[in-house]
Amino acid sequence: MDFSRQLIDWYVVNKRELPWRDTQNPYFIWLSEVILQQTRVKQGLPYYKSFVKNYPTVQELAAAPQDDVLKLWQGLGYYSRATNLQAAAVQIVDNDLKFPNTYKELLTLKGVGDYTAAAIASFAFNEAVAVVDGNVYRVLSRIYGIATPINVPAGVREFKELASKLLNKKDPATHNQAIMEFGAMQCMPKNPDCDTCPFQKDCVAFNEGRIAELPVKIKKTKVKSLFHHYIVIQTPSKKLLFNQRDNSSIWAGLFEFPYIDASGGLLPVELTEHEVFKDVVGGSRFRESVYNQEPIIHKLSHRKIHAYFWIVEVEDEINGAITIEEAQERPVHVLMERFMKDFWQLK
DNA sequence: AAACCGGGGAG
DNA sequence: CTCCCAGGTTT
Repeated sequence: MDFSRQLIDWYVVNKRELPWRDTQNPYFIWLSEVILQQTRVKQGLPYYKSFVKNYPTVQELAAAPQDDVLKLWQGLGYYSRATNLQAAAVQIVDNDLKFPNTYKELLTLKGVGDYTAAAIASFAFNEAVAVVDGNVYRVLSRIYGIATPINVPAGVREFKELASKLLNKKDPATHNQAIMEFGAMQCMPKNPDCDTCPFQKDCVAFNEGRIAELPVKIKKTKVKSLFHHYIVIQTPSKKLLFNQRDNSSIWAGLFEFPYIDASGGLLPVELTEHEVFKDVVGGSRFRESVYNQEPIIHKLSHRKIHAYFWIVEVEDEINGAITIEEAQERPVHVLMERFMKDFWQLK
């Protein structure tokens, strides 16, 4: 069968209109690809528009403070994408504003790996290199009946080779768009639309009743529980303390209240005797109360965070404390965003 | 090779 | 509840 021909025929009829498909500007394409890493189109679209509006050129992104970029990224997750994006923009501007225009050169940009380099190279520069993302794994594993796990090096290699062999070298851009769109719109993970599928006759998985088994993925995510006791300082002038997380853990670079990491619940007496608490409050007299008796559960793909917020009114002003308005301008993770909105009735 | 890194939505 | 999303980097 002429795989690419059938694929593109399907695509021209069924494709969605998306803003990054109206351009060959490598900067816009790069932006969209990074935003869409492990992110659905529906979730990423408003962020794409916001970034294009705030940073219309790579120079403007390069010149932006990291905190501003993180603030625009707030709520999207995988925050290293934002810091890498900004760092890569600096790379490009420093390289005399020459946007890398080959697969190999694109790989040198921070945050650009195999998939993203292939996407930019083909979409913006028509280079014949195949993209292999979650959609491609699914489509190829089903049509060709390949049961090699997609998340082991041997599987990555096998699917990359097959995708390269099938690639339409005359029009790699349309081919790559088409296979991903096909995976997203027709050959979905659950309940794919096999009834109207143009590959039904040739699809090994369909003919052997193995649609639900493919692709094969080895699961290895184990969720770890964490217990965060946040200290919400309220000084006499209504200021609070905000810390910026270091870049060696989750939520790198985002701001939050100081917190105590303790397993299980924490009694008030245990809280106020804790080293971190004494350090935060200093020598001031204080009055503390817990905001939520039951933990607020915040789930990440690999973490389950049990969060408690302790409201601590201190009698003395504290050095480095900021206003609520200033806090709102800083990038925060969704757990913080939700608390702040609720507690201060914001927006 | 395995662990780490978010948040949302579908089923 | 589980799974997965236009993946990449670090260990």
